[in-house]
Amino acid sequence: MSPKGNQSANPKRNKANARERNRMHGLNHALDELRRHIPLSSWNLNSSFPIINYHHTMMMTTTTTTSSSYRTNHHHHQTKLSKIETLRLARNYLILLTEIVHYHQCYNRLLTGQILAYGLGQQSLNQLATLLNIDGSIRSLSEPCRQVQAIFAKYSII
DNA sequence: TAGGCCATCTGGTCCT
DNA sequence: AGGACCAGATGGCCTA
Repeated sequence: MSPKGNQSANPKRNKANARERNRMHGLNHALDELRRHIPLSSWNLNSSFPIINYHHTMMMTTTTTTSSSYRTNHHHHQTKLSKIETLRLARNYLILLTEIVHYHQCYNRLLTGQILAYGLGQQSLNQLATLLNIDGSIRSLSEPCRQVQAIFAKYSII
């Protein structure tokens, strides 16, 4: 009846709504924590992510945004990853690390970018291209080569 | 203006 | 019974 703002007349319902709000805040907090550990959101030159630092000299500026604020930080021209993009990038990052650690694979900058970029939206691709200092259009990231396609096929991701 | 993303409310289901 | 979890609905904000 009142999807936003209004309090229900039912005290039980109000209590349940408060619990649900709290639960979702917890979920969002966990997502923020996840964002801190994947590329794009909060990486900087002092970050301790050797996989990327090894390859790249130019990093995005660190930004802290509250979960309540909107996703765009106009001062730093950086946007907060959406929930779905956060999960996709986290998945890609796990796959990249798995390939490196478990299978002793070594990827150049473009392949690294294509793995991280797999399935991401245009805005994330742009940020990723900047992070990885990849010149030219983001097409090189959005069109994965056969090797990258094979990696994701291995994990049943199409 | 349409579409994407988000927070919130809500009722249903399952668990303790 | 009460709480946790989930998915659908709704309305607001923002960008392309």
